[in-house]
Amino acid sequence: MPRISDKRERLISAADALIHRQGFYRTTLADIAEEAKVPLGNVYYYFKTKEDICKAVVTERKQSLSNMLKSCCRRSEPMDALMNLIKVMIGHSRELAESGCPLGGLCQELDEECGELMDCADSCMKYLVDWSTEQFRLMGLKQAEELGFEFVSRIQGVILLGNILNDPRRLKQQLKAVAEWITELDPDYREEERAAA
Amino acid sequence: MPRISDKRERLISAADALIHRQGFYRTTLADIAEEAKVPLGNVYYYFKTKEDICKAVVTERKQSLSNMLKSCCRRSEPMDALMNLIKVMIGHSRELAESGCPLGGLCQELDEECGELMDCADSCMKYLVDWSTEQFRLMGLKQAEELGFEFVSRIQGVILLGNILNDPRRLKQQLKAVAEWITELDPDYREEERAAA
DNA sequence: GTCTATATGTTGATAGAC
DNA sequence: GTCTATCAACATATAGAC
Repeated sequence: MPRISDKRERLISAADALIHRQGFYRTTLADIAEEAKVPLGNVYYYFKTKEDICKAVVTERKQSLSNMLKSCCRRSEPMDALMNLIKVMIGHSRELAESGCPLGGLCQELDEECGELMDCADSCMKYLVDWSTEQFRLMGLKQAEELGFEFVSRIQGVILLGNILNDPRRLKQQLKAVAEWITELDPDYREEERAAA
Repeated sequence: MPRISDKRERLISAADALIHRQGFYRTTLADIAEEAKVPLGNVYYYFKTKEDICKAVVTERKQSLSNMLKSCCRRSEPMDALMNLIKVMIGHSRELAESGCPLGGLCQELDEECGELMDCADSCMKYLVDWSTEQFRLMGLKQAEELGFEFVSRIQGVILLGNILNDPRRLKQQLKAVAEWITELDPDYREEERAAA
């Protein structure tokens, strides 16, 4: 019996996966407990309510998103940062087509009546939009706010439709089209790429 | 007491609104019955299961979508048909920002385990994609399939993000940006518009 | 066709032994 | 900290009077 149990992490991890695959409301505590191999009653030692588990999941996703975005920025020009993000998503195109965007899906499921939890999830999406906007701003583009919104909305739309139509190939192809669109925003980009090669 | 009751229609209408606002799983039969002012037990005279109500809602939405698309096409060139569709959405930007897309939201909520119901909902989205693709094809554009997917995914993304960020103004502005994008696909379009004016 | 009452099953949450 | 047993609330669905 380990002094420091990993049950809490297992529960969050299980909830994360299940909420992604089935959504928050369809996922029961029994589902989570079973997936995490933790007895149902024991769940309440770690989390006061089901909502609390979800909040922990969102917190972890926000951290994970933050790490990903920082990693995209590292040693990269703003446009390349955006491209890096798309590359990451292309790498996950199969899961995205399978279960949609973990962030977008959850945000849509939650509404005002979910209170704090919705704010928590929505703030992740805002974070992504703000980050994207900042990249466009750093690129010196006018209307960076519009572009940031457009960038994220295009990605979200592609994932949503790729999921609904269950078409990872098209999802991937359309993510590339978004990347292509970005390069066209900076006329010099292609020449720079060629020069660097 | 009317010989032909409108209870069935009231139930579908109530379910339609509630599913749009709250989603399918969060909406209970009691909610629907109350909104439709029909006693709970009586619901089962009209629908065998909750799933059946949702199927009726989807069927109605599909019919409504079909009417809308036909109306967009009537007396219009393919590009104008696409523009008409966007105009309709712009007219609904407030509700779309409030509760998201009735079609996209439901499709995302349902997955393989929902069986027939998911197929039903997804077929609506496919229908929209196919219609859009057909417009691009009629415009004589290469890669009409890619464009059809891109068109719908952009609209879905804009609605999703407009809903999450609760920003009807930006939603409207971004729908216009999609319209702008379409016009740029046909270099002659603007001149034609000007000539027609 | 309509409605009340209720069966049946599931879910989130708790109590309390260990 | 852990786990079993169970509660209370709610949801879908049914039975049966009218």
